[in-house]
Amino acid sequence: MTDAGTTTPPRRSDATRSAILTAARERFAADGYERATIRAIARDAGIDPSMVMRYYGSKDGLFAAALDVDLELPGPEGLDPREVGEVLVGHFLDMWEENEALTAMLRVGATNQAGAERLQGVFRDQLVSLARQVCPDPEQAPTRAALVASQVLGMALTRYVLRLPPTVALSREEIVAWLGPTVQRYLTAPG
Amino acid sequence: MTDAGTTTPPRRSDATRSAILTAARERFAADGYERATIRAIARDAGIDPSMVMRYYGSKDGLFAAALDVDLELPGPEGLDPREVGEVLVGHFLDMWEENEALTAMLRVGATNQAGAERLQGVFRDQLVSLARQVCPDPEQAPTRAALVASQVLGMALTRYVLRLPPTVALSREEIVAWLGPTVQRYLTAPG
DNA sequence: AGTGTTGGCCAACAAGTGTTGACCAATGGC
DNA sequence: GCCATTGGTCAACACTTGTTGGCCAACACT
Repeated sequence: MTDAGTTTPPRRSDATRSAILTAARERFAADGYERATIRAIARDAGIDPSMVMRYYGSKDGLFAAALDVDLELPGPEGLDPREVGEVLVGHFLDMWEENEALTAMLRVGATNQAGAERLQGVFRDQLVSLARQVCPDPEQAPTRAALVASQVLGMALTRYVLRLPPTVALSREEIVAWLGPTVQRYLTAPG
Repeated sequence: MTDAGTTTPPRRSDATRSAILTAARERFAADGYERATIRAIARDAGIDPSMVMRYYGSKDGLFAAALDVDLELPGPEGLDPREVGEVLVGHFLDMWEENEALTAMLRVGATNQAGAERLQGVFRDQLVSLARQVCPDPEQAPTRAALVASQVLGMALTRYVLRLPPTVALSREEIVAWLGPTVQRYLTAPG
C-alpha cells in the first residue's frame, strides 16, 4: 500500500491521483467499462476530465491502473486441506465485500476484452497455485481452479452484479455452508 | 417458433424482421449492449439503420424483442428427483450451445439494468417452479433455485463469456459429472 | 526576486451514437 | 390503370464520447 523505499517520489498531486482511482473503481464497478465515462469519473473526483488523461494517458490506462487486484489467498501455512473449501469461500466473500475493484473487474470483463483477460490473469495465477497445493493430481490444478472459479464467480455475479434477491438475502454463513462443500469437492475429490 | 393460429398476419417484411433479430442476438452476445450499435446490427442484416427503429421502436425495444428466451425446462413428468442435477446441467449446456440469446442476456445483464432484470425474470420464473417440485421444503425453492443459478451462470460466464481456457476445454460429459452433483445437492439436500 | 516546473481549468475537436423525417419504389386491391 | 399501403434508402439532427492543446496560478528552488 504505502511507498516502500525509493520507488516513487511523493508528488503534490497524489491526492488527486488517488481520488481519480477511487472514483474510477466506483464507476467501473457500478456501470461497466463503456458507461463509466471519463467525464463522470472526473466529476466524482472533483477535477477536470483532462487531468485523467494527463495522469493515466487514456481510458484504457486508467482502467489498468484502477483494477490492480491481489486476491490475498492464504499461503501453504495455515491451510488445512480438509476445510479449504469453506475457508476459501469465506475469504472470497470478504474480498468482494471490501474491494469494489473485484465487482468492477467482473462487470467490465463481461463486455471488455481487456477486462476479461485481467480477470483471467488474476484467477489463473493466484487460484491455480493454490489448487496445486491441495488437489490430488497437480496436473489437474488448472481444471480444478477453473471449476472453483465458475462457482465463486457465479455467486459474485448473481449477488453483486445481477443482485438476484435470494442471493443477496443469504448471509455470509449460509453461503459458506452451501458453497464450501462444493469448492471442497472441486479441489480435493479424486479425479 | 412458427406462427400458431391467427395471432399475427404474415407480412412481406418478415424476412427482414427476423434478419434483424438474428443479427441483434449475435451482436448483443458478442459485444454487450453498449457496443452493439444499431448501425452494426443493420449492416449485418443488410438494411438501413432506420428500419430497425421503424420495426422495433428503439434500441431498448430491439433488445427486448431479441432476447425472449424460454429455457424449456423439463416438466414434472420425466423428472426423476434423484438425477435432476445431471439432467439439468446437461440441459443448460444444450440451451447455451444452441441459443446465443442466452450468452447475450448474460453479457448484457452485467452492465445493463434491463438485461439484468430480464435474466432475473427468466431464471426466477422458470427455475423456481422446477425447484418447488423437487426440493424438500417448497418455502426454500427461491433460495435453492438461486444457488443453482449461481453455479450454472458461473459456468456459462467462465465458459462462454470470459472463455477461461480450462472451462472451454472441458467436455459436456465432464461438466455434467462435475456440476451435476453440485446442482443435485443445492436442490435436494436437506436444509 | 526571478524562473522553471507542476497542478489545474477551459474550450474545442473529430468521431460515433440513437433517432427522425423526407423521399422513392414496389406491391396489391379495386 | 389508379391509388393507398408497405418496404426501404438517404441525409441530417442533437448529443455524447475520448482526447488534445492553450492558458493561468501556485509552488519550489536558487
